[in-house]
Amino acid sequence: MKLRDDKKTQQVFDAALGLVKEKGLAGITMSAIAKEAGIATGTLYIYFTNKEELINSLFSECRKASLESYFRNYDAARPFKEGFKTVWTNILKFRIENFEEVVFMDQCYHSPFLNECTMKLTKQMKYPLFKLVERGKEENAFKQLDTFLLLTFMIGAIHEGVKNAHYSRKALKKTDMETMFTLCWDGMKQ
Amino acid sequence: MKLRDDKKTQQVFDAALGLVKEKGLAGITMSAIAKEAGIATGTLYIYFTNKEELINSLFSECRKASLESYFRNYDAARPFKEGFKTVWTNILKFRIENFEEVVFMDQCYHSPFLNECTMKLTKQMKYPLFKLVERGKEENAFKQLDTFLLLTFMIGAIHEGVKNAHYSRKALKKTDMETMFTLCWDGMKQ
DNA sequence: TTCTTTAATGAATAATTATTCATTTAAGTT
DNA sequence: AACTTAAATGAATAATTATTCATTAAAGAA
Repeated sequence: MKLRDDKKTQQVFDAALGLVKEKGLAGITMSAIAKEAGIATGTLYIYFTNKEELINSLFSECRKASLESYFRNYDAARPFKEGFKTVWTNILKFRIENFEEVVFMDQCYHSPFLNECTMKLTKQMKYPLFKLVERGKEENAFKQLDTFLLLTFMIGAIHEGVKNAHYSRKALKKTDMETMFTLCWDGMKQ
Repeated sequence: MKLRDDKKTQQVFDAALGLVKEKGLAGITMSAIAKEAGIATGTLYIYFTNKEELINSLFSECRKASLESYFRNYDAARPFKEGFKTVWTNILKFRIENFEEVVFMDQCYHSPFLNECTMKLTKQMKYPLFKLVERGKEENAFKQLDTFLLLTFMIGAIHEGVKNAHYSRKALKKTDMETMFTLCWDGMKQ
């Protein structure tokens, strides 16, 4: 009995991400994905029941990777500013290094592909970040403002910064990151 | 001789924007647009040579409307902070009131539809904003940092704020806007 | 080695979507 | 009113894309 090739799923994901980055969601087809992944079109249907499921699976995978990266090296026992900067930097770096995923996820939000379940799970994603900002308020590091507004502010600056860095085709230097962090921190700080 | 109906172009644009907001770029078809606009599919091809041109026209229209809104009521003779707040508020309000356009434009950036010309023109869009931020630096209102980083920071916070307000389904209150402006200003100020 | 099972293939089919075109309709001109 | 011209229509066609399926290939079990 022949066994399924575990590497194939990842090949398909990589192929799909590459295509989305180039042409957007509206530009990817099952045959293009198969070709890019180096497999036959029919093989896609062994690993995914259809295009919708392929996209939802990939989205979930991206969301998971994204989420997992955020709190890497975060130590709640350390001072708040240090921890906040760690998370802030994790988010920025993840988005720079995984720009394809970011583009894909952005495009999916307004697509006919994502199902209810995928959508719902995604909303829960921000909860740990929410708690982090709350901690900042509790410790009087941050202004006593609506947590969602603060969180949105922080996230927005990162998202746009990454997009801009990407399209201007110059890598963000370490000093740029410091600058961006300072802007964010100064905005939020008490 | 029958004359072209000038209202039709706008009807088509409205229809397309509505559909994009619901289903994304990947979800709109020429027949769906026609149906939504209340005209026959063939009629679309009288006003636009094909789907690509339709989308590029709509994109240009949206970009123009967006750009025109930014400096409404801006008076360079008034103090910087006042002028900056005017522009900041204009951008925020435009994006709230024209959320469909915003979604459409976002989706277009990574689509196979936008042509070179449309892309290029779009990049020039931010120039007046760039100059505004430069003025802030010259008057020592803003930190002496890279103008692009400052601009990106400002824009990012607005973009994300609007998205969030929309998806959380609660209208931004006047106080929320004040809060958001303060966060932005405090981040950028000297 | 032979058998069995499932992965893999890619051409064929089904479904969807863009585009065309013969025909009709409406508006302006003579 | 009769004529002319271009808009409008929507069914038909072309093009593209998703999905299936008969067939082959590969890997483990007997």
